[in-house]
Amino acid sequence: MAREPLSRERVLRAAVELADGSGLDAVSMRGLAQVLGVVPMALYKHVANKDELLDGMVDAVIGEFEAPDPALDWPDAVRARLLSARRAVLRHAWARRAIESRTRRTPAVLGYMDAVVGTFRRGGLSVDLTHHVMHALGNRIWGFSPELFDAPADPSAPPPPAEQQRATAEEFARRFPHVLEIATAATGGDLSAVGGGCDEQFEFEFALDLLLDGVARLHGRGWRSA
Amino acid sequence: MAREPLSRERVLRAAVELADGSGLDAVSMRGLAQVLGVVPMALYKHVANKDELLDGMVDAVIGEFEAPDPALDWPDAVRARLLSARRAVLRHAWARRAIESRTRRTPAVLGYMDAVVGTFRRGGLSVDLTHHVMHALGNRIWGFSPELFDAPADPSAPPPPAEQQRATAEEFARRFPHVLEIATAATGGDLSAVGGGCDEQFEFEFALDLLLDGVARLHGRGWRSA
DNA sequence: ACGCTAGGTGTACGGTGTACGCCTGTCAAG
DNA sequence: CTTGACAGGCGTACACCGTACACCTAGCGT
Repeated sequence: MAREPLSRERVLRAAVELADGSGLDAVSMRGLAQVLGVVPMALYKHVANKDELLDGMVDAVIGEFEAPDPALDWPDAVRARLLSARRAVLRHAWARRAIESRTRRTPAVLGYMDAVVGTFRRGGLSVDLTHHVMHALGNRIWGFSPELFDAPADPSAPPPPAEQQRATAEEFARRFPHVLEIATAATGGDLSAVGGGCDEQFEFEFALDLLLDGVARLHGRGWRSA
Repeated sequence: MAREPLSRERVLRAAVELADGSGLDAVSMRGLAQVLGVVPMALYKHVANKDELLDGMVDAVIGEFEAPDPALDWPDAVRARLLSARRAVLRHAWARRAIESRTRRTPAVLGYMDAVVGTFRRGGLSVDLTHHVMHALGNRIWGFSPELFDAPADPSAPPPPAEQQRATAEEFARRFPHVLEIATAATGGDLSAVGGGCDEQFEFEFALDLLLDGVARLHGRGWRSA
């Protein structure tokens, strides 16, 4: 049975699936070739190099973003767009890291940015203000904020002996009291949950609204730079 | 002449200098060993592995951050702290990428975060609000905002033929009119400078002040979550 | 029947991090 | 003194990475 031939689509689709299932590190040219039942160099007939492969994978995620209801006013429209982006990025755990590492602005990336910018402009914001707002949003236009604390520890790892754990906890409290304070507050005082205890969704929306509110105020009073 | 022995300090210092001079990619165990006149495996007697090396380099940069004048009120104190961090990170072009890639919260990292959190707390902000504000600031506490557009193109690269350049420019204008609009506005209409034309310092401070202003307002009206 | 070409193959090169064993100079205890 | 532990630098080796380059072959338009 002659398998159907490769294609850029098939390669990218397989890469996304592989990353979804086994993580971004599993997406090596060799690894990807293997799941496609093909020799590594075969991929290069469809993708120029690994960077382009990554770009293509990110583009695939962007393709899942949904446009907001056109009836919404600009803050809600931006909000809807970014939250849709967030949902897509969360569906692909690797996407965040991939987006952060890419610097290439593909047509898909530019298209999405253009849509976001367009939403502000149609809302009446000045070119000037819109420009700075885009910078202020930063990676939040991709639906995520930077991770402030550790990624949640691997739950399969064996916990350290209780004695030592208490000792390090005490030292932590002594050296970083303020961090401890806000970390425990976030988990309702459950110290053991401190690592992965933040409600990322809330944090995302908090920051987003903080920025959008600020922008709305600047816009309302006719802000202009310099 | 017996060279003085290696030490963790010396290794880290050499790594930082190497990265400063030749970029982060030049910092491989082999490359670093070479500039130290030593065999690669020798480094492992002083650093557990490459991740720890990177962590150490980041810690070195954090060591350059300066504490603000204690007489400042909280918004100015935070501002001063973050701008000091920014100066340090700008001194080491690689630091930004290194910080983004690290997930490990070393004592140095926690110490710095604790200082920032402490500044908010001493200003009277609630634990609750402070926590969310830290998330909202995100990587901005390291003195940089995410790059929205391409890194400036390598100026040594030969420019494409004028004809083709005009054609792609026209297509760009057709497909991404809004992006073009804000990009040209940022450079005063100089289209050729669009790539690296943003005033990053302004963007950083704009976003920072937008956030701090919003926070001050929330604080003033006694905001609390849920 | 011919030759072109798209697409898969095989081999090879130079790079990476790092595990493991060895060897040697220093220094403290017997 | 001698001895033995040990810190620290050395050498080799392994598995993995991206990818350059030459080759082969099936299918197709002329």
